[in-house]
Amino acid sequence: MDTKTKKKLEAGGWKTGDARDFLELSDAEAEFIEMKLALAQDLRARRLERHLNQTQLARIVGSSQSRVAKMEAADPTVSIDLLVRSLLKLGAARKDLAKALSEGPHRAVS
Amino acid sequence: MDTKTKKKLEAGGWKTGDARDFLELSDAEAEFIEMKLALAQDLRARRLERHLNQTQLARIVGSSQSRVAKMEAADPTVSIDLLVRSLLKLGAARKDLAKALSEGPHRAVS
DNA sequence: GGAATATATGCCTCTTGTGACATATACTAC
DNA sequence: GTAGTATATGTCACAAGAGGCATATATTCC
Repeated sequence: MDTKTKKKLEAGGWKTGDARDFLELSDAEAEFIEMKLALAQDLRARRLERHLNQTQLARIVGSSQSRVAKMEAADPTVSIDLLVRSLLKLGAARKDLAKALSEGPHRAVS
Repeated sequence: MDTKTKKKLEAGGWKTGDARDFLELSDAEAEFIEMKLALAQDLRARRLERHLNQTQLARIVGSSQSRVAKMEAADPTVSIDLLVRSLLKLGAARKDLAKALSEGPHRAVS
């Protein structure tokens, strides 16, 4: 299993100790993780666009630097709700989020 | 305030006792509620398409009838995470959700 | 090398969301 | 009316997420 895939799985809270775990990752679960990754990427992109560091963004969205870091890493402990609420506070509109979602995380190699 | 708007606000956990509360509903909060409503509508639509009742859907998504009812009502106690996970288990793809989101809840009058 | 800054990780407490159950209401058909 | 079915609402115990803090790991300057 390549590093990228492993990272993605772990972002969803999955351990990649053996093949069984991998095979039990249903389509729904995989899609869910990809959605989180897409939103996470979008959040980071918007933050960098504004030349903000994570601490500054934390103030804007009413959270802490560590949460922001976890959001951008699509950590298993952050919800889509938090990602969406943060993005909205950064000025994103519903359709912006829809776009980010449908485009999904950009894959370098497929 | 018309009944429709009131319903929407309450779906987001807002009480409409006076004008202050209404004015404090930021754009971000309004968008968030609308996203939930859009997903809720989509969930109901997909359930009806399959001629399922809420109890049957509950089994599919691994929850209870009451939760399904609350999901479809965009109740303040249901998260976007739950709505999204349920929709994915119903076979929706990321792009389907994106479409539902960008179209938003259909408004009769604007 | 060290200092300064930015980001990542681990943990803890408090809050929120979840599933489940009971119960209430709505709607049909008889 | 009653019975049956579907949906809605209220509550609760438990699980999951959140914010915050400390600390670790970059990264960039001197």
